[in-house]
Amino acid sequence: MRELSTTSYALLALLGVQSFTTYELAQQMERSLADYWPRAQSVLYAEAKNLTAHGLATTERVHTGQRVGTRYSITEQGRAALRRWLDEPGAGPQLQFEALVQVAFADHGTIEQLTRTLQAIQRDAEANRDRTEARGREYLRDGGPFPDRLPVIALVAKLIIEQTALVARWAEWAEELVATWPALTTAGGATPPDDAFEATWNHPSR
Amino acid sequence: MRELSTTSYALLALLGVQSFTTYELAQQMERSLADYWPRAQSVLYAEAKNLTAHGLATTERVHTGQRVGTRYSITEQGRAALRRWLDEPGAGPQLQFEALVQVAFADHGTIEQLTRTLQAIQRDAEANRDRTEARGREYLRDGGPFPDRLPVIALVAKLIIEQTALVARWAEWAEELVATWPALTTAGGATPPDDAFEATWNHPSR
DNA sequence: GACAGCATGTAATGAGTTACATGATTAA
DNA sequence: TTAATCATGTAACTCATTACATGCTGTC
Repeated sequence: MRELSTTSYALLALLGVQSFTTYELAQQMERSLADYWPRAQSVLYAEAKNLTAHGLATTERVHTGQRVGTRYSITEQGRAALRRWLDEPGAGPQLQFEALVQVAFADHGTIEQLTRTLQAIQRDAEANRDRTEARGREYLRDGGPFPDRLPVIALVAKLIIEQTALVARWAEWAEELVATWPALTTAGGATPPDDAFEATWNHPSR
Repeated sequence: MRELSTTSYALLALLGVQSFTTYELAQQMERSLADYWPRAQSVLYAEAKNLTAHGLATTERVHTGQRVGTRYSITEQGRAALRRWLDEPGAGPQLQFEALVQVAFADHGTIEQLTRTLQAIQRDAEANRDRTEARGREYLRDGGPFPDRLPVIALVAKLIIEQTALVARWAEWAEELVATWPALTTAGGATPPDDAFEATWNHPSR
C-alpha cells in the first residue's frame, strides 16, 4: 500500500466521473490526460489496485464472455480524498523537450542539422495542434462523452491547443531566422547578422 | 557502463562548450536546462562517470584548498558522439502539469478551489516569465557567459519566454471566465452560460 | 482455422528523486 | 567560533517504462 501519487489522483478523478474497467481507464488516460499527464498503461494496473488498498475504490469482477476483468468504482472516502486533493497546491507546468536541447546545443553540429530538427518539431507540433483542435470542435458539436464536463474540459483544451500552436509557430519562425544565418555562432567572423538576432526578442513569433 | 540517455548527451553538450567540474555542471544544468530538461543534481554525478566510462570525457582531479574534486573534459570521441546525436530525431515537447489535472477535474470540487488553483498557476507562470525575460534582456546586454552561443540560446529562450507568458495569460483568462460561472458543470440547472463557454474556442486568450 | 487486434495483466529493468553525509570556506 | 552556505558526493527508494505473456473475439 504505497502513498498516493498524482497519477493515483488522476485515476481517482476519472473514477469520480463514472466507473471504469482497467482497460477503459487506460483509454481515458490516453484520450484525455496524455497531453499533460502522460503515463504508460502498466501503471494503471498497479495504481488502481493501490486505490482499492486505500479504500478509495471498490472492485467488481466483470465477465465478457469467459474472460474476467475488473471494474473500479469510487467510494465515499475516495470522493473525500479527491476534494482534499483539489485543495492542495498542484505542481506547475514541467516541460521536457529533448529536441529543444538539440537546438540549444546546435552549435556543436551543422546548420543543416538544426534546420532538420526545427522542421521535425514544426511537423509534430502542427499535427498535435490539428489533433487537439479537431477534438475541441468535435466536443463543441456533439458534447463529447461527458457533456456536463464540457466547461472544465474546454478550459484545459484551450491551453493545450494554444500551447501546441505556439510551438508550431515558434519552429516556423526559428527556421526562417536560421535560414538567414551564415553560421551558428557569432565566433570566427562568420557571424549571424546582429539585427536578426536582436529580432529574436523584439518580434513576437507570429 | 549504462546506455547513454538524453541527460548524458545534455551533459556532454555542456562539456562541448568547455570543461566543468561536477558542481559547475550542476549549476549550468540548473541555469540553462532546468526549463526544458529538469534533472536532480544527483544524476549528474552518475552520468558524468558514465560519460567517462564510454570514453566520451576525461577526468582530472582538481584541488580547491585541501578539497578534491573532479573536472570533466570532452574527448574527440565525445564530440563525434555529440554530432551523431544531433542527427537523431529528438523527442517532442512533453508536458507534465499536475495543477492542470486539478483544473480538468475541478468539477469534483468547488468553484473556489478552481479559482485558487488558477490563481496559483498564474502567479507561478508570471514569476517564471519575468525571470526568463529578465535573463534574456541581461544576455542581450552583456552577452552572457558564452557570447558566441547567443544565437542558439536566444532561439530557445524565446520559446520558453513565450510559453510561460502563454500560461500566465491563459490562467488570467480562465479566472475571468470562471468568475462568470454559477457552477462548474452544465448539469443540474445551474449551467455556465453557453456563450461564455463558446467563447472558449473563439476568442484567443489575449 | 488462422490471423489481427482487443483486453488483461505481470516482470524486469532503469532512470530519477529524496534524503543523507561530510568537508571546506566565508561572513557575522 | 559558530553558523551558513558552498562543494562533493552516496544510498535507498520509487515511480515509470519496456517487454513479455496470454486468452478472447471477430473476420477473411
